[in-house]
Amino acid sequence: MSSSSPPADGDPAPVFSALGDPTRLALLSTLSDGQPRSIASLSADAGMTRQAVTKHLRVLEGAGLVSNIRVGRESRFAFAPGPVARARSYLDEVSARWDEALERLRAFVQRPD
Amino acid sequence: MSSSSPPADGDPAPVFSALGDPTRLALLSTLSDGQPRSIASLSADAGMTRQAVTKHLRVLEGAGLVSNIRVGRESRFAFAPGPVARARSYLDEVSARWDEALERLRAFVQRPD
DNA sequence: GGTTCGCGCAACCAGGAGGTTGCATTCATG
DNA sequence: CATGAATGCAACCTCCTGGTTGCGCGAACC
Repeated sequence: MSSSSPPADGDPAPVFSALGDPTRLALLSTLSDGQPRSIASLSADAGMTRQAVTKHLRVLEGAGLVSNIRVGRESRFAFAPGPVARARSYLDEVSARWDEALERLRAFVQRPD
Repeated sequence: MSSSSPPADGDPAPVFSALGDPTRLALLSTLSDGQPRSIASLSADAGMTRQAVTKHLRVLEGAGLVSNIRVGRESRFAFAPGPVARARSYLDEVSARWDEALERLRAFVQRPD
């Protein structure tokens, strides 16, 4: 298999790390409308160089958050929903554990029986 | 107000950035059981120095993910659920926008009528 | 009251992240 | 085929990050 395909990863830290940058978050938000865009198109809205946007897109691709296909002379990037769903479920687990702990504490503290 | 209190922040990037480290993710997972712990206690399970754990805890505190109270000679860190919920809802929005786009595409492409 | 435990502060260091510039390459197009 | 647009590659720079060590200080405890 290729060496740059981490789509089914179990560790959510790289995904969160990729999301932890305002530029990348904006790129992902733009791409989440379902329309693939070229690097030049995405660079037009960002306030930096095309090369910088390219690097951010490579990071997002490395985390599996976007996919990249070459069409003609431009490379189009598209949103990939998998890692977002996994990150969401991880946060769900953390929240659930916290809620359970709160519930246990509440049941212990107001024990009227 | 104090200069180190970003609990009600609207920008989710710092929260994701704080979550984007395996050590911090492990600390947060440990603390999500509701029990506050001291730095020394948290450092015992991590494979690094107490100072390194302290730095990570400061990062988590800066993102509002944990709260810190001094009791006696030790400082206890506790999980704070607010930012996790906000990050979760942000990912919900992204996923929702993606789902809507998919639905529009589906309705357009299989138009048998 | 001295010792030990828990912590904070500061300096220091290697490596990576984010960004720029310059140049080569590839594809579309008149 | 010559030109221009879109990209890739590489070098370079600055700053932050993650980690270490050493030391000082206040709180507990015998």
